[in-house]
Amino acid sequence: MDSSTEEKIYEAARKIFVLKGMEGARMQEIADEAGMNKALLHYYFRSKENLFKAVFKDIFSKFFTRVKGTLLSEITAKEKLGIFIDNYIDLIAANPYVPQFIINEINRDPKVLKSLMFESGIEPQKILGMFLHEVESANGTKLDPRHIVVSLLGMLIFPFAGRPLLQMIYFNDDVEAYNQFLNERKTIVKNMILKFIEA
Amino acid sequence: MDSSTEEKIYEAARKIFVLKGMEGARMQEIADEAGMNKALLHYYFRSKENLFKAVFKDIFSKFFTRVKGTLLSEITAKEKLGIFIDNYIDLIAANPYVPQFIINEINRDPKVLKSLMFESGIEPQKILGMFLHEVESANGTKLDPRHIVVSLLGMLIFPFAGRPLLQMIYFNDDVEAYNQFLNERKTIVKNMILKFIEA
DNA sequence: GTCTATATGGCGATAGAC
DNA sequence: GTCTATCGCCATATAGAC
Repeated sequence: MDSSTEEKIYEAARKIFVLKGMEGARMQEIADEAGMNKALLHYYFRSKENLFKAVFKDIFSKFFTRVKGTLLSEITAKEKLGIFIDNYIDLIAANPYVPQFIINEINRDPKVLKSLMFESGIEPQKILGMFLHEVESANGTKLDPRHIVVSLLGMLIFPFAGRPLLQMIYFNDDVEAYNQFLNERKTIVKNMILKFIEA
Repeated sequence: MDSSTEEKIYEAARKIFVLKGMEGARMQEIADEAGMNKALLHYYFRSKENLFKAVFKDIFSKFFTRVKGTLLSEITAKEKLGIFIDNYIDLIAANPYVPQFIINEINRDPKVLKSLMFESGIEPQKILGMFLHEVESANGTKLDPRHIVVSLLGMLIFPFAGRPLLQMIYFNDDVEAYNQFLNERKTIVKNMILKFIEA
Protein backbone atom coordinates (compact mmCIF):
# COMPACT_ATOMS: atom_id res chain seq x y z
CA MET A 1 0.00 0.00 0.00
CA ASP A 2 3.00 2.29 0.42
CA SER A 3 4.04 1.50 -3.10
CA SER A 4 4.78 4.25 -5.58
CA THR A 5 2.13 5.80 -7.79
CA GLU A 6 3.56 4.14 -10.84
CA GLU A 7 3.44 0.75 -9.16
CA LYS A 8 -0.16 1.33 -8.08
CA ILE A 9 -1.12 2.15 -11.65
CA TYR A 10 0.70 -0.91 -12.91
CA GLU A 11 -0.98 -3.25 -10.46
CA ALA A 12 -4.42 -1.81 -11.16
CA ALA A 13 -3.83 -2.01 -14.89
CA ARG A 14 -2.69 -5.60 -14.63
CA LYS A 15 -5.86 -6.56 -12.78
CA ILE A 16 -8.27 -4.79 -15.13
CA PHE A 17 -6.49 -5.76 -18.34
CA VAL A 18 -6.31 -9.43 -17.40
CA LEU A 19 -10.01 -9.45 -16.55
CA LYS A 20 -11.30 -7.49 -19.54
CA GLY A 21 -8.56 -7.46 -22.14
CA MET A 22 -7.23 -4.49 -24.07
CA GLU A 23 -10.55 -3.63 -25.75
CA GLY A 24 -12.80 -4.14 -22.74
CA ALA A 25 -10.69 -2.26 -20.20
CA ARG A 26 -11.38 1.43 -19.49
CA MET A 27 -8.76 3.93 -18.35
CA GLN A 28 -11.29 5.32 -15.87
CA GLU A 29 -11.77 1.88 -14.37
CA ILE A 30 -8.04 1.42 -13.97
CA ALA A 31 -7.77 4.85 -12.36
CA ASP A 32 -10.59 3.97 -9.93
CA GLU A 33 -8.90 0.68 -9.09
CA ALA A 34 -5.64 2.54 -8.43
CA GLY A 35 -7.45 5.18 -6.36
CA MET A 36 -6.47 8.21 -8.42
CA ASN A 37 -7.38 10.34 -11.42
CA LYS A 38 -7.05 8.98 -14.92
CA ALA A 39 -4.89 11.92 -15.97
CA LEU A 40 -2.13 10.35 -13.92
CA LEU A 41 -2.19 7.22 -16.03
CA HIS A 42 -1.22 9.33 -19.01
CA TYR A 43 1.41 11.16 -17.02
CA TYR A 44 3.27 7.95 -16.15
CA PHE A 45 2.46 5.93 -19.26
CA ARG A 46 1.89 8.00 -22.35
CA SER A 47 -1.08 6.08 -23.72
CA LYS A 48 -3.38 3.18 -23.05
CA GLU A 49 -1.49 1.17 -25.64
CA ASN A 50 1.76 1.85 -23.80
CA LEU A 51 0.33 0.84 -20.46
CA PHE A 52 -1.14 -2.28 -21.93
CA LYS A 53 2.10 -3.33 -23.58
CA ALA A 54 4.03 -2.87 -20.37
CA VAL A 55 1.59 -5.10 -18.54
CA PHE A 56 1.27 -7.68 -21.27
CA LYS A 57 4.98 -8.03 -21.85
CA ASP A 58 5.49 -8.68 -18.18
CA ILE A 59 2.72 -11.24 -17.81
CA PHE A 60 3.66 -13.00 -21.00
CA SER A 61 7.32 -13.38 -20.23
CA LYS A 62 6.62 -14.50 -16.66
CA PHE A 63 4.21 -17.24 -17.65
CA PHE A 64 6.15 -18.25 -20.70
CA THR A 65 9.47 -18.45 -18.94
CA ARG A 66 7.92 -20.65 -16.31
CA VAL A 67 6.67 -23.08 -18.93
CA LYS A 68 9.89 -22.99 -20.86
CA GLY A 69 12.15 -23.36 -17.87
CA THR A 70 10.35 -26.32 -16.43
CA LEU A 71 9.81 -28.08 -19.71
CA LEU A 72 13.34 -27.56 -20.90
CA SER A 73 14.82 -29.33 -17.92
CA GLU A 74 12.13 -31.83 -17.10
CA ILE A 75 10.14 -32.96 -20.11
CA THR A 76 12.57 -35.69 -21.01
CA ALA A 77 12.58 -37.04 -17.49
CA LYS A 78 9.15 -38.64 -17.23
CA GLU A 79 9.26 -38.92 -13.47
CA LYS A 80 9.54 -35.16 -13.13
CA LEU A 81 6.54 -34.40 -15.33
CA GLY A 82 4.26 -34.70 -12.33
CA ILE A 83 6.10 -31.91 -10.56
CA PHE A 84 5.58 -29.62 -13.51
CA ILE A 85 1.86 -30.40 -13.67
CA ASP A 86 1.38 -29.70 -9.98
CA ASN A 87 3.29 -26.44 -10.20
CA TYR A 88 1.62 -25.21 -13.34
CA ILE A 89 -1.93 -26.02 -12.28
CA ASP A 90 -1.28 -24.12 -9.05
CA LEU A 91 0.15 -21.21 -11.03
CA ILE A 92 -2.96 -21.07 -13.20
CA ALA A 93 -5.24 -21.46 -10.18
CA ALA A 94 -3.56 -18.41 -8.65
CA ASN A 95 -3.97 -16.52 -11.94
CA PRO A 96 -7.00 -18.15 -13.51
CA TYR A 97 -7.63 -15.50 -16.17
CA VAL A 98 -4.05 -15.13 -17.35
CA PRO A 99 -3.82 -17.97 -19.88
CA GLN A 100 -6.96 -16.90 -21.70
CA PHE A 101 -5.76 -13.32 -21.58
CA ILE A 102 -2.52 -14.29 -23.27
CA ILE A 103 -4.33 -16.40 -25.87
CA ASN A 104 -6.71 -13.54 -26.66
CA GLU A 105 -3.98 -10.99 -27.15
CA ILE A 106 -1.72 -13.14 -29.30
CA ASN A 107 -4.74 -13.70 -31.54
CA ARG A 108 -5.88 -10.10 -31.47
CA ASP A 109 -2.49 -8.72 -32.44
CA PRO A 110 -0.06 -11.45 -33.46
CA LYS A 111 2.48 -8.86 -34.57
CA VAL A 112 3.58 -8.17 -31.00
CA LEU A 113 4.58 -11.80 -30.55
CA LYS A 114 7.96 -11.68 -32.24
CA SER A 115 9.14 -8.53 -30.51
CA LEU A 116 7.84 -9.87 -27.23
CA MET A 117 9.72 -13.12 -27.61
CA PHE A 118 12.86 -11.19 -28.35
CA GLU A 119 12.50 -8.59 -25.60
CA SER A 120 11.69 -11.27 -23.07
CA GLY A 121 14.99 -12.98 -23.77
CA ILE A 122 13.17 -16.05 -25.02
CA GLU A 123 14.81 -17.62 -28.03
CA PRO A 124 12.51 -19.78 -30.11
CA GLN A 125 15.39 -21.67 -31.65
CA LYS A 126 16.66 -22.87 -28.30
CA ILE A 127 13.19 -23.96 -27.34
CA LEU A 128 12.87 -25.87 -30.56
CA GLY A 129 16.08 -27.60 -29.65
CA MET A 130 14.47 -29.55 -26.87
CA PHE A 131 12.35 -31.35 -29.43
CA LEU A 132 15.25 -32.81 -31.32
CA HIS A 133 15.07 -35.85 -29.11
CA GLU A 134 11.90 -37.68 -29.95
CA VAL A 135 9.93 -39.81 -27.58
CA GLU A 136 9.37 -43.48 -28.20
CA SER A 137 5.68 -44.34 -28.16
CA ALA A 138 3.99 -47.57 -27.17
CA ASN A 139 3.90 -49.40 -30.47
CA GLY A 140 7.45 -48.46 -31.36
CA THR A 141 6.60 -45.61 -33.71
CA LYS A 142 8.15 -42.21 -33.14
CA LEU A 143 6.01 -39.68 -31.25
CA ASP A 144 6.30 -35.95 -31.82
CA PRO A 145 6.79 -34.46 -28.34
CA ARG A 146 5.06 -31.27 -29.43
CA HIS A 147 1.80 -33.20 -29.31
CA ILE A 148 2.48 -34.00 -25.69
CA VAL A 149 3.09 -30.37 -24.82
CA VAL A 150 0.01 -29.14 -26.68
CA SER A 151 -2.17 -31.83 -25.11
CA LEU A 152 -0.80 -31.07 -21.70
CA LEU A 153 -1.39 -27.33 -21.91
CA GLY A 154 -4.83 -27.81 -23.43
CA MET A 155 -5.89 -30.14 -20.63
CA LEU A 156 -4.61 -27.70 -18.02
CA ILE A 157 -5.92 -24.46 -19.46
CA PHE A 158 -9.33 -25.44 -20.82
CA PRO A 159 -11.01 -26.15 -17.47
CA PHE A 160 -10.16 -22.58 -16.43
CA ALA A 161 -11.01 -20.88 -19.72
CA GLY A 162 -14.30 -22.71 -20.12
CA ARG A 163 -15.21 -22.60 -16.45
CA PRO A 164 -18.52 -20.67 -16.65
CA LEU A 165 -19.93 -23.12 -19.16
CA LEU A 166 -18.46 -26.28 -17.67
CA GLN A 167 -19.38 -25.37 -14.12
CA MET A 168 -22.95 -24.69 -15.14
CA ILE A 169 -23.70 -27.72 -17.27
CA TYR A 170 -21.64 -30.30 -15.43
CA PHE A 171 -21.78 -29.06 -11.83
CA ASN A 172 -25.08 -27.22 -11.51
CA ASP A 173 -23.07 -24.06 -10.77
CA ASP A 174 -21.63 -25.54 -7.59
CA VAL A 175 -18.42 -23.53 -7.11
CA GLU A 176 -16.95 -25.80 -4.45
CA ALA A 177 -17.58 -28.92 -6.47
CA TYR A 178 -15.82 -27.33 -9.42
CA ASN A 179 -12.83 -26.37 -7.28
CA GLN A 180 -12.53 -29.96 -6.18
CA PHE A 181 -12.77 -31.02 -9.81
CA LEU A 182 -9.89 -28.70 -10.65
CA ASN A 183 -7.81 -30.20 -7.87
CA GLU A 184 -8.54 -33.73 -9.06
CA ARG A 185 -7.19 -32.81 -12.44
CA LYS A 186 -3.62 -32.81 -11.16
CA THR A 187 -3.79 -36.57 -10.78
CA ILE A 188 -5.93 -37.15 -13.86
CA VAL A 189 -3.74 -35.19 -16.24
CA LYS A 190 -0.62 -36.70 -14.74
CA ASN A 191 -1.95 -40.19 -15.33
CA MET A 192 -3.14 -39.47 -18.82
CA ILE A 193 0.19 -38.10 -19.96
CA LEU A 194 2.28 -40.74 -18.25
CA LYS A 195 0.15 -43.59 -19.46
CA PHE A 196 0.44 -42.30 -23.01
CA ILE A 197 4.19 -41.82 -22.87
CA GLU A 198 5.13 -44.94 -20.98
CA ALA A 199 3.03 -47.87 -22.04
CA MET B 1 -24.81 -13.69 -53.47
CA ASP B 2 -28.50 -13.33 -54.34
CA SER B 3 -29.35 -13.69 -50.67
CA SER B 4 -31.55 -11.17 -48.93
CA THR B 5 -30.21 -8.04 -47.28
CA GLU B 6 -30.91 -9.41 -43.83
CA GLU B 7 -28.99 -12.57 -44.65
CA LYS B 8 -26.06 -10.56 -45.96
CA ILE B 9 -25.95 -8.56 -42.75
CA TYR B 10 -26.13 -11.72 -40.70
CA GLU B 11 -23.31 -13.42 -42.56
CA ALA B 12 -21.09 -10.35 -42.36
CA ALA B 13 -21.83 -9.94 -38.66
CA ARG B 14 -21.04 -13.55 -38.00
CA LYS B 15 -17.67 -13.24 -39.68
CA ILE B 16 -16.66 -10.02 -37.94
CA PHE B 17 -18.01 -10.94 -34.50
CA VAL B 18 -16.29 -14.32 -34.52
CA LEU B 19 -12.99 -12.71 -35.48
CA LYS B 20 -13.11 -9.73 -33.11
CA GLY B 21 -15.73 -10.44 -30.48
CA MET B 22 -18.52 -8.18 -29.30
CA GLU B 23 -16.19 -5.43 -28.02
CA GLY B 24 -13.75 -5.45 -30.89
CA ALA B 25 -16.27 -5.52 -33.72
CA ARG B 26 -17.43 -2.26 -35.35
CA MET B 27 -20.79 -1.75 -36.98
CA GLN B 28 -19.05 0.10 -39.80
CA GLU B 29 -16.81 -2.89 -40.44
CA ILE B 30 -19.79 -5.22 -40.58
CA ALA B 31 -21.53 -2.85 -42.99
CA ASP B 32 -18.45 -2.76 -45.22
CA GLU B 33 -18.23 -6.54 -45.18
CA ALA B 34 -21.90 -6.75 -46.14
CA GLY B 35 -21.44 -4.13 -48.85
CA MET B 36 -23.95 -1.61 -47.56
CA ASN B 37 -24.46 1.33 -45.22
CA LYS B 38 -24.43 0.84 -41.48
CA ALA B 39 -27.84 2.47 -41.13
CA LEU B 40 -29.28 -0.68 -42.64
CA LEU B 41 -27.88 -2.78 -39.81
CA HIS B 42 -30.01 -0.77 -37.41
CA TYR B 43 -33.00 -1.02 -39.70
CA TYR B 44 -32.99 -4.82 -39.68
CA PHE B 45 -31.60 -5.41 -36.20
CA ARG B 46 -32.37 -2.66 -33.73
CA SER B 47 -28.97 -2.48 -32.02
CA LYS B 48 -25.50 -3.92 -32.08
CA GLU B 49 -26.40 -5.90 -28.97
CA ASN B 50 -29.37 -7.41 -30.80
CA LEU B 51 -27.34 -8.34 -33.83
CA PHE B 52 -24.66 -9.87 -31.68
CA LYS B 53 -27.11 -11.96 -29.69
CA ALA B 54 -28.73 -13.28 -32.85
CA VAL B 55 -25.35 -14.37 -34.14
CA PHE B 56 -24.03 -15.71 -30.87
CA LYS B 57 -27.14 -17.70 -30.02
CA ASP B 58 -26.95 -19.37 -33.39
CA ILE B 59 -23.27 -20.22 -33.23
CA PHE B 60 -23.45 -21.37 -29.66
CA SER B 61 -26.40 -23.69 -30.11
CA LYS B 62 -24.98 -25.13 -33.32
CA PHE B 63 -21.62 -25.99 -31.82
CA PHE B 64 -23.04 -27.07 -28.51
CA THR B 65 -25.70 -29.28 -30.00
CA ARG B 66 -23.10 -30.99 -32.10
CA VAL B 67 -21.03 -31.78 -29.01
CA LYS B 68 -24.03 -32.82 -27.00
CA GLY B 69 -25.62 -34.94 -29.68
CA THR B 70 -22.49 -36.86 -30.49
CA LEU B 71 -21.36 -37.31 -26.93
CA LEU B 72 -24.76 -38.33 -25.68
CA SER B 73 -25.04 -41.21 -28.06
CA GLU B 74 -21.44 -42.22 -28.48
CA ILE B 75 -19.32 -41.50 -25.42
CA THR B 76 -20.20 -44.78 -23.74
CA ALA B 77 -19.26 -46.74 -26.81
CA LYS B 78 -15.49 -46.42 -26.85
CA GLU B 79 -15.19 -47.60 -30.41
CA LYS B 80 -17.24 -44.61 -31.59
CA LEU B 81 -15.13 -42.02 -29.81
CA GLY B 82 -12.81 -41.87 -32.78
CA ILE B 83 -15.62 -40.83 -35.07
CA PHE B 84 -16.49 -37.97 -32.77
CA ILE B 85 -12.90 -36.77 -32.64
CA ASP B 86 -12.54 -36.82 -36.41
CA ASN B 87 -15.81 -34.98 -36.89
CA TYR B 88 -15.17 -32.38 -34.24
CA ILE B 89 -11.62 -31.57 -35.27
CA ASP B 90 -12.89 -31.08 -38.82
CA LEU B 91 -15.69 -28.86 -37.51
CA ILE B 92 -13.21 -26.69 -35.65
CA ALA B 93 -10.82 -26.63 -38.59
CA ALA B 94 -13.65 -25.26 -40.73
CA ASN B 95 -14.48 -22.68 -38.02
CA PRO B 96 -11.14 -22.19 -36.28
CA TYR B 97 -12.07 -19.04 -34.36
CA VAL B 98 -15.45 -20.20 -33.09
CA PRO B 99 -14.43 -22.10 -29.94
CA GLN B 100 -12.36 -19.23 -28.64
CA PHE B 101 -15.16 -16.84 -29.56
CA ILE B 102 -17.60 -18.86 -27.46
CA ILE B 103 -15.17 -19.11 -24.56
CA ASN B 104 -14.58 -15.35 -24.62
CA GLU B 105 -18.24 -14.46 -24.61
CA ILE B 106 -19.28 -16.86 -21.87
CA ASN B 107 -16.56 -15.30 -19.75
CA ARG B 108 -17.38 -11.74 -20.74
CA ASP B 109 -21.07 -12.04 -19.94
CA PRO B 110 -21.90 -15.30 -18.16
CA LYS B 111 -25.49 -14.12 -17.59
CA VAL B 112 -26.49 -14.91 -21.15
CA LEU B 113 -25.54 -18.55 -20.65
CA LYS B 114 -28.64 -19.74 -18.84
CA SER B 115 -31.10 -18.09 -21.20
CA LEU B 116 -29.08 -19.34 -24.13
CA MET B 117 -29.12 -22.92 -22.87
CA PHE B 118 -32.87 -22.67 -22.44
CA GLU B 119 -33.64 -20.99 -25.76
CA SER B 120 -31.45 -23.44 -27.62
CA GLY B 121 -33.50 -26.32 -26.28
CA ILE B 122 -30.48 -27.68 -24.44
CA GLU B 123 -31.31 -29.05 -21.03
CA PRO B 124 -28.36 -29.20 -18.63
CA GLN B 125 -30.05 -31.86 -16.50
CA LYS B 126 -30.32 -34.27 -19.38
CA ILE B 127 -26.71 -33.70 -20.25
CA LEU B 128 -25.70 -34.37 -16.70
CA GLY B 129 -27.61 -37.61 -16.96
CA MET B 130 -25.07 -39.12 -19.27
CA PHE B 131 -22.55 -38.99 -16.48
CA LEU B 132 -24.52 -41.22 -14.16
CA HIS B 133 -22.71 -44.18 -15.62
CA GLU B 134 -19.14 -43.95 -14.52
CA VAL B 135 -16.22 -45.31 -16.40
CA GLU B 136 -13.99 -48.00 -15.01
CA SER B 137 -10.35 -46.96 -15.06
CA ALA B 138 -7.27 -49.10 -15.38
CA ASN B 139 -6.54 -49.85 -11.73
CA GLY B 140 -10.15 -50.53 -10.87
CA THR B 141 -10.93 -47.14 -9.29
CA LYS B 142 -13.88 -45.13 -10.55
CA LEU B 143 -13.15 -42.41 -13.07
CA ASP B 144 -15.25 -39.25 -13.38
CA PRO B 145 -16.17 -39.07 -17.10
CA ARG B 146 -16.30 -35.29 -16.90
CA HIS B 147 -12.52 -35.35 -16.77
CA ILE B 148 -12.49 -37.23 -20.05
CA VAL B 149 -14.74 -34.69 -21.72
CA VAL B 150 -12.77 -31.71 -20.42
CA SER B 151 -9.45 -33.27 -21.43
CA LEU B 152 -10.81 -34.15 -24.84
CA LEU B 153 -12.14 -30.65 -25.56
CA GLY B 154 -9.01 -29.02 -24.21
CA MET B 155 -6.77 -31.13 -26.41
CA LEU B 156 -8.90 -30.36 -29.45
CA ILE B 157 -9.43 -26.63 -28.92
CA PHE B 158 -6.07 -25.46 -27.59
CA PRO B 159 -4.05 -26.05 -30.77
CA PHE B 160 -6.46 -23.72 -32.57
CA ALA B 161 -6.77 -21.09 -29.86
CA GLY B 162 -3.03 -20.93 -29.23
CA ARG B 163 -2.06 -21.28 -32.87
CA PRO B 164 -0.13 -18.00 -33.35
CA LEU B 165 2.13 -18.76 -30.43
CA LEU B 166 2.49 -22.49 -31.02
CA GLN B 167 3.06 -22.13 -34.74
CA MET B 168 5.77 -19.58 -34.13
CA ILE B 169 7.78 -21.24 -31.40
CA TYR B 170 7.36 -24.84 -32.43
CA PHE B 171 7.09 -24.60 -36.21
CA ASN B 172 9.08 -21.51 -37.20
CA ASP B 173 5.84 -20.03 -38.52
CA ASP B 174 5.52 -22.73 -41.15
CA VAL B 175 1.78 -22.73 -41.90
CA GLU B 176 1.77 -25.98 -43.83
CA ALA B 177 3.72 -27.81 -41.16
CA TYR B 178 1.24 -26.63 -38.59
CA ASN B 179 -1.70 -27.79 -40.68
CA GLN B 180 -0.15 -31.21 -40.85
CA PHE B 181 0.35 -31.12 -37.11
CA LEU B 182 -3.35 -30.37 -36.68
CA ASN B 183 -4.24 -33.31 -38.88
CA GLU B 184 -1.96 -35.64 -36.93
CA ARG B 185 -3.81 -34.70 -33.77
CA LYS B 186 -6.81 -36.77 -34.81
CA THR B 187 -4.82 -39.93 -34.27
CA ILE B 188 -2.88 -38.63 -31.30
CA VAL B 189 -5.91 -37.49 -29.33
CA LYS B 190 -7.78 -40.62 -30.22
CA ASN B 191 -4.96 -42.77 -28.89
CA MET B 192 -4.50 -40.72 -25.74
CA ILE B 193 -8.15 -40.94 -24.75
CA LEU B 194 -8.58 -44.59 -25.65
CA LYS B 195 -5.39 -45.65 -23.92
CA PHE B 196 -6.51 -43.85 -20.79
CA ILE B 197 -10.01 -45.33 -20.79
CA GLU B 198 -9.19 -48.86 -21.84
CA ALA B 199 -6.05 -50.05 -20.23
C1' DG C 1 3.10 15.14 -9.09
C1' DT C 2 -1.71 15.45 -8.82
C1' DC C 3 -5.87 17.39 -9.73
C1' DT C 4 -10.14 19.61 -12.68
C1' DA C 5 -11.72 20.85 -16.91
C1' DT C 6 -11.78 20.33 -21.63
C1' DA C 7 -10.42 19.07 -26.26
C1' DT C 8 -10.66 15.51 -29.84
C1' DG C 9 -12.14 11.63 -32.19
C1' DG C 10 -14.83 7.59 -32.85
C1' DC C 11 -18.81 4.80 -32.48
C1' DG C 12 -23.72 3.48 -31.95
C1' DA C 13 -27.87 5.19 -33.14
C1' DT C 14 -31.40 8.16 -35.44
C1' DA C 15 -33.61 11.62 -38.71
C1' DG C 16 -35.11 12.37 -42.91
C1' DA C 17 -34.69 12.62 -48.11
C1' DC C 18 -35.45 9.58 -51.89
C1' DG D 1 -35.74 -0.37 -48.21
C1' DT D 2 -31.64 2.21 -48.80
C1' DC D 3 -29.05 6.11 -48.57
C1' DT D 4 -26.56 10.71 -46.49
C1' DA D 5 -26.04 13.56 -42.78
C1' DT D 6 -25.89 14.23 -38.10
C1' DC D 7 -26.79 13.73 -33.12
C1' DG D 8 -25.20 12.37 -28.62
C1' DC D 9 -22.28 9.85 -25.90
C1' DC D 10 -18.26 7.97 -24.15
C1' DA D 11 -13.27 7.09 -24.12
C1' DT D 12 -8.60 8.56 -24.82
C1' DA D 13 -5.81 12.19 -24.37
C1' DT D 14 -4.23 16.97 -23.17
C1' DA D 15 -4.12 21.80 -21.00
C1' DG D 16 -3.39 24.15 -17.29
C1' DA D 17 -4.19 25.43 -12.29
C1' DC D 18 -2.30 24.21 -7.89
